[in-house]
Amino acid sequence: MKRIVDRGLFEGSSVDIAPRLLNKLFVAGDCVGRIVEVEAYEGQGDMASHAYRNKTPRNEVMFGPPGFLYVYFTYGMHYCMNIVCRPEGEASAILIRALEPLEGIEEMQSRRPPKAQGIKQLTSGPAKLCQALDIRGDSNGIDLCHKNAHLYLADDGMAPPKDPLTGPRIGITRGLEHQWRWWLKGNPYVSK
DNA sequence: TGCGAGATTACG
DNA sequence: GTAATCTCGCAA
Repeated sequence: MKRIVDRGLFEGSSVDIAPRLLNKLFVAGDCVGRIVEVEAYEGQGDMASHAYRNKTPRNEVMFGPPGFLYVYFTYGMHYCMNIVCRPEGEASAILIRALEPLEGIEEMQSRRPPKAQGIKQLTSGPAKLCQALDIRGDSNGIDLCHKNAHLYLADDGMAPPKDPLTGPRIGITRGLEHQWRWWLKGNPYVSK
């Protein structure tokens, strides 16, 4: 049985919340994946964050209320998705880097390239999982804590891991001093 | 007003 | 190793 996640979970810092998102479920229509890898991004003070400098059309959802989806377009080609944390006016978000596919696997495969149909190639990266779940710019700013929404976060009772692995975030050149990436030990679906 | 870098991926 | 080619910050 799945319960939608309460908005209260996201009212604090992404750094505190990110490891607790592991093992939660991300639901996109008929597709469901378990969160197995996340990264935390703060606002002012985090040089790697999109919200480090100014509010822009791209990052404005990060400054909004918690529990909403922040989707950005990058490298002229890919979408990545985050969950907004902290109260309105404070920027903070958690990047979903990898999911373990649970339901709707054929639908995910239909959106991935013909040569990337393997179960481990569907959602083992932040842009891969957005493509598999058909998350694009029109999903930016959606409320993930709203009942009956097409996109939402759910809890099926599996607790967060007691011993998640942690390390520096991937693909950045600044902010590498922070160990703000967390993943499930030994899980075959993490991005690496 | 233009250019380089970027929370990436697939393919040669 | 490189192309795909959007957004933003900063230099000119």
